[in-house]
Parts: sequence; structure tokens; C-alpha cells
Amino acid sequence: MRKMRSERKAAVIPEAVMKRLPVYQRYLSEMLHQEYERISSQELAAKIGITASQLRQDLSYFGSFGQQGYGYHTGELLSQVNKILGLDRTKQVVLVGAGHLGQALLSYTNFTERGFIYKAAFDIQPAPGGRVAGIPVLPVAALSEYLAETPVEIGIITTPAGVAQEIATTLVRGGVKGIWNFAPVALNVPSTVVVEHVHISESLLVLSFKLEQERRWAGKNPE
Amino acid sequence: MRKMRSERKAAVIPEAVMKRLPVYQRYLSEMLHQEYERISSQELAAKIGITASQLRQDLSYFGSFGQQGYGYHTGELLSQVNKILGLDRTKQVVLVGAGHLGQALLSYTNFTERGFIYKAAFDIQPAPGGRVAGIPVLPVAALSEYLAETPVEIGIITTPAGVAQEIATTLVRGGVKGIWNFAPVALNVPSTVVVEHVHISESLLVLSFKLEQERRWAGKNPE
DNA sequence: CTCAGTTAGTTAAAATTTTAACAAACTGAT
DNA sequence: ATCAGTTTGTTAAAATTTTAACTAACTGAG
Repeated sequence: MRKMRSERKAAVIPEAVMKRLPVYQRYLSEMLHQEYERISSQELAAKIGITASQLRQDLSYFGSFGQQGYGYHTGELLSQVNKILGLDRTKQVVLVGAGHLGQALLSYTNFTERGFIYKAAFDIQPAPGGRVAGIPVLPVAALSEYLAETPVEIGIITTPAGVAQEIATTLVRGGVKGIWNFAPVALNVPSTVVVEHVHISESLLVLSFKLEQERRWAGKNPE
Repeated sequence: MRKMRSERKAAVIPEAVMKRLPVYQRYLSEMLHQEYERISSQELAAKIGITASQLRQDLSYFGSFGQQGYGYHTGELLSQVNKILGLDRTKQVVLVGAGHLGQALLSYTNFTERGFIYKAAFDIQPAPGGRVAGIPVLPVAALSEYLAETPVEIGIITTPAGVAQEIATTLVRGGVKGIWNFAPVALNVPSTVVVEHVHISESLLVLSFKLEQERRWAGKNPE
């Protein structure tokens, strides 16, 4: 059997690990801004609120990035995590549905520095020559044509649920590889296309549930 | 040892179970709209994409809501889940930060039918007499005073990160029991106050990661 | 150069979560 | 009224995830 390369196991990455990667990315960015040149798994894990063990275990899925007796070079580890997440390259993005939510997303400046480049937005009835945060808003009727001319990797759907599937199909036909879907409807797309569905209100319901638990507890423990 | 009441174990509910409850709520609402009078764990689980076992196990944390040989009465189960999530009572809500995202949330009509009642929104410099989706937008300077007069259970923070902590403190002082935080900063609040932090961009990074995995796979399998 | 202290990566154990299996209970057709 | 078929709630097993423990490797002070 041959020795492994520096990129470790081709093992499938657990969903739980995937979900923590963005957290690592965020904290490492913060640390770097705060001029932490080096950081140990202990320190970073404490900041995040997990165990050092978990952090090291998670990282070990992707390789060895630290040094015994020293820890991690913050910038180096951030680079590695960025690479793992694909933030080290640019990804062309279009957004469909320039309502309040769409405009909010178009205005997020920190997407750009992570390599997500808005090429254009689309809406059912945009103001002629309209722009949001400098990004042109075009009529959705022009989406198909636009995609035929411009390579786009990611499509964001912030339309009403009713038209989301239609938009998704158009995006896929236009060569989009991943869809970030905010419409409250399940999308039918080929299995090669990655869909991440955001249910914003789910966490509000979790909040509500926790409030309910608190109330119940309070009710059973009259002062 | 005494027999248990119909509300089962006081056991702590696993976070994973909590996160699925809103999903059950959503699908049950859908089913009811589609005039499903009854539904089995098998059917519902299939729609959601989990196992029937998991669904039944999850529900068993809260009680027994079905009937052998029959399944669940859709409306009845939905009522129970609503009650578990605290959606069967009204919760007064204020939102602070009426930017694009804030306006998007203010416009979400389905919050109302789940008992979340917007009382007012606050912004640093609202238009005089301004309203969004019928909800008055007041100057944030008036927040403290407002909370002293009006009971509010939930505060939503959609401000820039810089002022989020200050707002959170004001909300807590004003008697708010839960905070739904969209600002990218950890909030320091008493442990009795529930905070749900939404990192919208995290799922975009997960999408990016999955795209990266696909690319890698594709690269290693030249056609 | 040496060595006490630190820390990553990894292996093993513990804990949690998910899935499977099954008895008890009900439905509904005959 | 009977009984085959269905389906829950629960108990047990399997799988996964997290935590702990440990070895090897490096740091940095003296």
C-alpha cells in the first residue's frame, strides 16, 4: 500500500463537520484581524465554545496544519480552511428576486472578499437601468440569455415560492452548479447540482421552543 | 414511583430533535392544506426525507399523539407540535434595524399566523411617520421608553454588528425574553435570556464547500 | 545543547443519535 | 364479531459523533 499524500483520506466528510468549517473560517478571520500570529487548538476551541479535541479531529479530515509545541500559524490555517471551503477562488453569482431579502444579500459586502462575485441580479419588473449596491438588476425574462453568454457557478433564489422551481430549472439549464435557495419550496434539480436551502424562520421556531421550555420551567418553580 | 402524566419525561430535549420540530411543523401544515386528514409516520417521514423511526422517536419525547393501526390525525398532530413550539400563543415582537434585511423580516406574513406579532420596528433614522408592511418604524432612541410601556417577549436584531450588543442590553433591560440575532457578533446576555444567532452566510459556505468537493471529484474522473 | 513544558495528530473510549425490531392496540372489511 | 393487516410507542442494537488519553514532536529558556 502506498503512502498517503498530504491531502488525507478521501473519506466522506460528516455533515456535522461541514457545518463547523464556516465557523472556523469566521473565528480565524477574527483572530487574524486581532493580530494573533499563532493560535492553539485549545485557544481557538475555547473562543468558539467547543472542545480542542473536536477542532483537531475536524481538521484531521483534511490534513495536518499545525506543529506540536507551537500550535497553528493563524494566517496559514485560515488559508487552508479558505481553500477547503473554496473561498480561495472566485465564483460568479447571479441573484434572482430583488425584493427586500434579495437587496439585503446584494448589499452584503463580505461576500466579495470570499470570492463570491455578483455578476447581475434579476427581477420580474426592475426599474430600467436599475442597480442595487452597484449590481445591475435585469428583467428575469433575460436570465436564460444572460446565462448563455456569461459563465455563472452559483444562483441565489430569493423569489416567491411559486416561481422558484421555474427559476431553478432555468439556472441549471444555464450551467449553474449550485443553488442557494431562500424560497420555501423543495427544488427538483439533477443530483450533480448542489442545493442549499435556507429556512430562515426555522431558527425563530427553535427560539420559540426554547422560550416555551423556559416558561414551563418557570411555571413549575414558583418563586 | 408514581405513574407519569400524559406529558412525558421532563428529559432534556436533544438539540437535533429541536431542530427537526420546525420541519415537522412545516410539513404538517402543508399536509393539512393538501387535505390530508390522516397521516402515518411512514408517509410523513418519507415526505421529509427521514426514517419513520426517527419521527416516532422524536415525537415520543413529548407524548403519544397517534393511534396504532391508524396513524396520526394531521390536524391534531399539528396542533400538538404547534403547542410544543409555543406557536399556539401570541408573542409580542420588536425588530431593531430596519434595513433591507429588517424590512424583509417585517414583510414576512407567515410570522403572524404563527403568533409572532410585530409591535414596532426601530431604526437609527426612520422617516417620520414611516411604516414598513404596516408596522411603525420608530427612532431607536425611543426603544427603552417603548419597552417600559409595552410588554415584548422577543427582540429581533438586524443592526450592524457594532451596535448589536448595546441593543441587546437595552432589550434585556426592557424585559425581552428571547433575541433573534442576525448581527455577526456574539451577544452577552443573562443566561435566562434565549438567543438564537443566525449566520446567513454559513450555509453559503457549506454550498461552496460542496461545490469544491464536486469539482475535486470531477477533476479526478476525467471523462 | 539540553530539557521541561507545550501541543498536534491519532487512537481508543464514552456518549449520543439513529435505525431496527417488536409487542400491543387499533382499523376496517367481511 | 372476527381477524388479517396496519401502525404506534418503546426497547434494543447499530452507527455516528464527541471526548479523552496518549505519543511523538517541537519550542524556547537557560
